[in-house]
Amino acid sequence: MPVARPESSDSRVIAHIDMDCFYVQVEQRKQPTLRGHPTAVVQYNSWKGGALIAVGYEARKYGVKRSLRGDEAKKVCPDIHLVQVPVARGKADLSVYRNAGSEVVSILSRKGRCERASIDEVYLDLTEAVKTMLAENPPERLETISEEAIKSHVLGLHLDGAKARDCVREWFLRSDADHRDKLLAGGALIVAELRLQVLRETEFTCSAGIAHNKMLAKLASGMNKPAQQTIVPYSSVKKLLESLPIKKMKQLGGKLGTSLQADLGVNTVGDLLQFSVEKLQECYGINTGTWLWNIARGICGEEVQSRLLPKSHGSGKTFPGPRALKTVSAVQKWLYELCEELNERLLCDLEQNKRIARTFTLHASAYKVNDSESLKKFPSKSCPLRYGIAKIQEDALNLFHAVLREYVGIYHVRTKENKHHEWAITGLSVSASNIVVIPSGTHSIMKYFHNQNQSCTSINKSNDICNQDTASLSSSGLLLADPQIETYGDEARAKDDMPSLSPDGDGTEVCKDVPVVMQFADNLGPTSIETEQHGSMEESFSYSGSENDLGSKPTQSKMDFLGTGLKSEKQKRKFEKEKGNTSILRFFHGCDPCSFPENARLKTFEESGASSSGKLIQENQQPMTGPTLSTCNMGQDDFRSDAWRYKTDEIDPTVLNELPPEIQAEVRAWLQPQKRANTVKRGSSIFHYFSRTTDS
DNA sequence: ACGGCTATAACC
DNA sequence: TGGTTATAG
Repeated sequence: MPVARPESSDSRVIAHIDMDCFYVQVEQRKQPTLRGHPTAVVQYNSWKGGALIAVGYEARKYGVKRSLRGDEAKKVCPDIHLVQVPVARGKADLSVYRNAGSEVVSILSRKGRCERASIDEVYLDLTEAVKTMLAENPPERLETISEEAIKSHVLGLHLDGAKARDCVREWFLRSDADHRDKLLAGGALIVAELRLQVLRETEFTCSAGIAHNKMLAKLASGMNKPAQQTIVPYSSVKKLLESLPIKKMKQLGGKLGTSLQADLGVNTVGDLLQFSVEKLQECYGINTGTWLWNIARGICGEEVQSRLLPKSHGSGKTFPGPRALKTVSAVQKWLYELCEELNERLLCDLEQNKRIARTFTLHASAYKVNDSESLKKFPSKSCPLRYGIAKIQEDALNLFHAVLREYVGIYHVRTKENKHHEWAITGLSVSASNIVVIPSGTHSIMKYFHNQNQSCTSINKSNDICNQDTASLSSSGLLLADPQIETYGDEARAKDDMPSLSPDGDGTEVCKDVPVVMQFADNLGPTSIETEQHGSMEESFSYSGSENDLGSKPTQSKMDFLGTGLKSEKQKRKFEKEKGNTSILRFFHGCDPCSFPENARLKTFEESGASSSGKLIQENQQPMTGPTLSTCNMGQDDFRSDAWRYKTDEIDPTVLNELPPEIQAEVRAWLQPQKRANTVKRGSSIFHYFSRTTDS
């Protein structure tokens, strides 16, 4: 839900940069013969030619649109080249596009605060850069304005055909211009330069909007595509919004926009002006109401967040209609595939950005056979994220069983013989969130990872820049017998998932053959939470429904979450036999520092005199001003170490004793100032939030 | 019961 | 905190 934020009185310079049909450009760079030809990116070519997810501009001329099927696109545009999205583990793998997006971000973040808004969009706050530039070089003194900047579209500037360029040049150079216009002109110069750098270094074109806030910048970036930029002077805002269809506004493309139309008869942003703020608040709550009143006037105080990295990672797949999963073993198989992808992305994030994710979530959707109305969403379930592929997979399966039992408990569905007779699973996804940066002081932990021979397999598969040599080794290890991969019979499950309040069920065995730091890594997450928290944890896993075939087993042992605990020798053997040290090995497998595309790319950047994206990310996002924790800015969390401090309370002190002495010292130092949890949350401090009562 | 997959934010 | 819902590309 949109939230109103005050807009500071000082004018800002905000740019929104949007890559042009990004996936298509990525494919065209990979395969340059496609350049200039009508091209679209398609996924799942099997059914009616697959679904288009990106369409190049040459193809758009023929009327090819997203959400056509591949076959239909061929009909309207017989010459179209349909490129398939890469597939890994039986599902679409977007890593190439994500990585290409990172390339762009690493360039765009060179000037000003940078927020990665999506895989192919970025916001920049250029206010400071522009002020500096204007101080040194007032535009009216500029002899030349770059070609690219001259090509800018300036809203509200009346152009007389052939003299358009002169008009724009004059607009840039006017010495009597409104101060705000000078700011935007400066911003446009910088953005034009950045866009050229992006083109030079990545071969990608993009479009941009330059305005005084995010909303207007976003609006403008889409107005002249591809490869152009649009400026929104303050004086043009009123007219621009007046006739703009309400649904074109970000956040109003969905139900809220529909409600505005249906309930208030608002069709353009201008129509909103007639409503008092009280009326809008009455209809949509204080936050949304205020926000609506503001955007009608082109006011949007939303800050550009300094964030170059995603706040969560997810991997999911749908199984529509006849492809719905009917057996637990099918679910398990897919769950494991999804977990593998997630695991790889987590390891890459750890390696590249020194970040760990703390929450693991499973989403499943399903339908009840013979009952199309039985709604399809299972409740999602989360648990602390434990690093290590086997653990992630185990947790995913446990969460699935927990969710199934809950749901099944409600609906009294019999599930036996490995089949949900009445249910079919139509969607599965796993995600990792709650990501925090490991403080710089503990980075030496990372060197333990470097000592292992690893590779980042999915990226190796999907990214041609990658070093292929390191990939094979680990993937063979990965695929070796996993005790969990076999179909679950009821007995097997009963055994594996036995409620293990005794040490018997402990899955977090200490494994002596493995560098002890691994145990630390395994326990870094909320795995090792304080005892009193187990109550709720346990509760969230426990099954309170009536008897059924699955009901006999709570899915997760209490001891699992203790991180360390008492283990019998028998237990250790059982663990080593069943899991081998697969979870540990797998943890190490799949992350070769040399094989990351970031690093591969890094070389080219360094050759061209630029710094690596990795470094940029570190510098811009987490300026580590010293070894002490108090100065550690947690990057995506502008509130410094608040969130961090709060969460590190959860680390099990007993884990510390098992670490190498120097690491212990580091971690203790890191933990020291964390005692006081600051619970003030972002966003709640400025405005008082109401619960919104709305009819939509 | 075919628009798939991914991501963010707000709210309870 | 966990889980839901809305939104967007």
